[in-house]
Amino acid sequence: MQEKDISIAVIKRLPRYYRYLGELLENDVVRISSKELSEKMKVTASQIRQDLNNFGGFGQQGYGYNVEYLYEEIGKILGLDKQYNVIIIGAGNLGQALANYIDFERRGFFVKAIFDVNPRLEGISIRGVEIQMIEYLEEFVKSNTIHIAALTVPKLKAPAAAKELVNLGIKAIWNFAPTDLNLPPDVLVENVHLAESLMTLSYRLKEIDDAELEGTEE
Amino acid sequence: MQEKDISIAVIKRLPRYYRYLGELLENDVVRISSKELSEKMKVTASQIRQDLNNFGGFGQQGYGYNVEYLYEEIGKILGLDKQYNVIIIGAGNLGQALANYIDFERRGFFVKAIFDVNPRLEGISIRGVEIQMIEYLEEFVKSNTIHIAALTVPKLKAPAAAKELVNLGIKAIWNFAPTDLNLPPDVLVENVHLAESLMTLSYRLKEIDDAELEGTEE
DNA sequence: TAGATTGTTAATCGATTAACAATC
DNA sequence: TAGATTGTTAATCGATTAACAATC
Repeated sequence: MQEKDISIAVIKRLPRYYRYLGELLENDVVRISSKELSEKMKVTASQIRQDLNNFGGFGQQGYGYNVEYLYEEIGKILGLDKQYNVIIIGAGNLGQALANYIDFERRGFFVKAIFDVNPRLEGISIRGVEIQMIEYLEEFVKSNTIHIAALTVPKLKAPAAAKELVNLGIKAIWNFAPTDLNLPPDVLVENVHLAESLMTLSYRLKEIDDAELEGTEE
Repeated sequence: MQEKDISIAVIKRLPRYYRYLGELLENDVVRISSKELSEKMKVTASQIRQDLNNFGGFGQQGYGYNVEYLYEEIGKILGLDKQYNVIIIGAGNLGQALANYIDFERRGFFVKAIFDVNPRLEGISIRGVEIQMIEYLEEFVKSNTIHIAALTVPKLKAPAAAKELVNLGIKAIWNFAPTDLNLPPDVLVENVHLAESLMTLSYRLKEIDDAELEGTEE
């Protein structure tokens, strides 16, 4: 159905388009041109049109794009018209934060179970889902269809946990552990490396300080 | 001191180099060539050398790079030799998760205060830092040097909170709210958009499904 | 000295932007 | 029909990779 080899740069921009279109929709905006949208989003109109045309022509010459239609279409491209069953491995603050984030459900991501090794967390319920002991992971995954596992365990435990998940047949891991998981190529991994994100901020802070200190140098 | 206009792509790779070098250091590896490192990290040796040489020559012909030295130098480039005072706005699960993440401190990021609007959270202590009511934010920021504010409030409250932070003189915001903050150009914003990260995963999952269904098409 | 590997220039590749014909 | 704006091709720009002389 879809054309070939969409670049990662394009894919990463899609959720942002989706977000802006969602907001326009909420504000009852019916149509928008690539130019208007580009001004709001601070990107070029050319890039928007180029990006969208990777997936087909969603607009109309002389008119622009119908907001609702484009919103729905990008949703489909992102796979948001489907339902995903998610389990969370690691019920620390971060795991609990993910479980509590109700907006994921709105996008089709349903937290079906949360696992931890800490017996003191057993049975605690987060939005109706009880924290289970990790011993029950295998049974649970084998008797349920799980599409995505969010991995929020400590760094040192992450590689073994990931391997276990893969052994159980999980094909997509949302990894929050500050390490790279070395998994078979058919397993999707999406990393969220918070420490790395923070370091780009300190880099830029330092840059500003340096510039101020340098004064008149060119 | 530093040359000009390092691309964002390069900057984003630095923390990952830093992480790998840190692990090598822990394993008492003394030296490494760009080729060896490239194999571990699954990037090209050329890219590593090119990236590093944006900041100066850290290696030695015929030898490679001294792991400890390079680790320290990248740390300096990232500004990790400095200390940053951080406040967290929003003491929900995510805010608490950040406050609990002890590794940030190891990198020089110190959580000095946590604020929330919820009176039931007042006084709860996270790693020695008590959650304060948001009313005390102004006083606190005015009487302390704060380098970074982590913003973990709900989407709708984020823009106003960010504006307030900027008014108080904060120059760097680590934004976890699923929205773009429109702030003056001298304020640094680093976004962590978890929902967008998750959507790239559903995109790729969908892609695989499509490919399987298509079967013999080329 | 010979071998290894950097630092750096040149070549390639890919992504972004500009331009414009097609068309609503 | 005239005006607007897309879809798409062409031009530009920037990032990655390859190559190799410099040098440890």
